[in-house]
Amino acid sequence: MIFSSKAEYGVRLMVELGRQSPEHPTSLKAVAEAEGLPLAYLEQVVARLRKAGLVMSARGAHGGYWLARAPEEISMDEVVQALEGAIAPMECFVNEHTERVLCSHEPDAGRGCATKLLWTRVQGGIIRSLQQTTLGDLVEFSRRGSVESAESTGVASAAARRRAARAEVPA
Amino acid sequence: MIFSSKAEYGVRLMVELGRQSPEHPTSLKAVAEAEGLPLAYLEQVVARLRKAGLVMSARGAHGGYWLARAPEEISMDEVVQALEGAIAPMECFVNEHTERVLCSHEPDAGRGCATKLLWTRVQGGIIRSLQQTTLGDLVEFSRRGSVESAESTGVASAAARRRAARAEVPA
DNA sequence: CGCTTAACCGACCGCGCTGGTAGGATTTGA
DNA sequence: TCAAATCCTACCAGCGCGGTCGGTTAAGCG
Repeated sequence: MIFSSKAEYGVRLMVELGRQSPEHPTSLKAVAEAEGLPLAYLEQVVARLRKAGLVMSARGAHGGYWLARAPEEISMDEVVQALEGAIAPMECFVNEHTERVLCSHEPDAGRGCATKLLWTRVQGGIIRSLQQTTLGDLVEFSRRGSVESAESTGVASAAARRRAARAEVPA
Repeated sequence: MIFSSKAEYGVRLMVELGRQSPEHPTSLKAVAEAEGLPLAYLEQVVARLRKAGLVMSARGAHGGYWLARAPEEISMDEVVQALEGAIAPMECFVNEHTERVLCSHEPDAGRGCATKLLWTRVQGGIIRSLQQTTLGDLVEFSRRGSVESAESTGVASAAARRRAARAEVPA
């Protein structure tokens, strides 16, 4: 499996927050009941989103969580990255020093490792897909609930294309 | 991490076989020494490739393995699928009965789950990247060893595009 | 002031998968 | 008959995943 349930739960939580007006915070308990997820585990999940600056929180009675930005301005690659860590197809692609993602295979006496070419393309495919989808897309999808197969093949919204154009895909 | 070391080892092995002429089989021992991989573990890896019909084998002295097809006719999504199993972004996407890949989330009283839209796009991105790369691309890359950054951003060969056009991306 | 709500924090834990190793059985060429 | 190789099964340690538990702090309310 590519993504763990952390990503699933975290995305569902973000969609749930996106469906609420940001006027009053939403408690985790409400989200847990709405989605049928374990509350204690959701706490760990939402902590990652908070540390990444994607949601904000208020403690105490009537506290809860809300989105730090408008759903249309949150691209899903930020969300997934916060939940899963760096998106890398292979162990050797992770370089925690620079946050940049590159292959650290042994140079192997001149010949670059051929697998790098493949993993780089795969990584590009994943990151592009994530960048071209915004939380707004998912919220809208969950509102209308229509499963248009034309939509699900990867056609992105105008706002998503704007975001994707700005963001660079690491080579 | 998205792919395990099985995929890494298996792809390296396939590239190694692609570099040899298919006249005489290559022993696993030779591959293990060339790539610095544990022989006993490679046996398990190559068994998956053999069962998938991607490589053929001959037992006994001077036996070994060779590609079942020309490298240009082997798309990497076949290889990775044989090594890693079905490429699915999330647990609920795997349906071992039909081999088809779909979301089996509970229908949830009319509203389709919004995460499906996201995971479907991601899966499409991955599978497209894998389909558009052939083993021939990797073999050629390993021969010249040049790390052209223009090449590594996802430009596919003509043969790869032909393959990708034929294959369907599961919705 | 105290009660309740709810975010926050850290420790713990069973399970399954990953990444192997070990040992042998079988087939083939010399 | 021996060596080289594939083939097969069982086994194992480590670790990440998917949680649980208990407690602390902060804020609103009567």
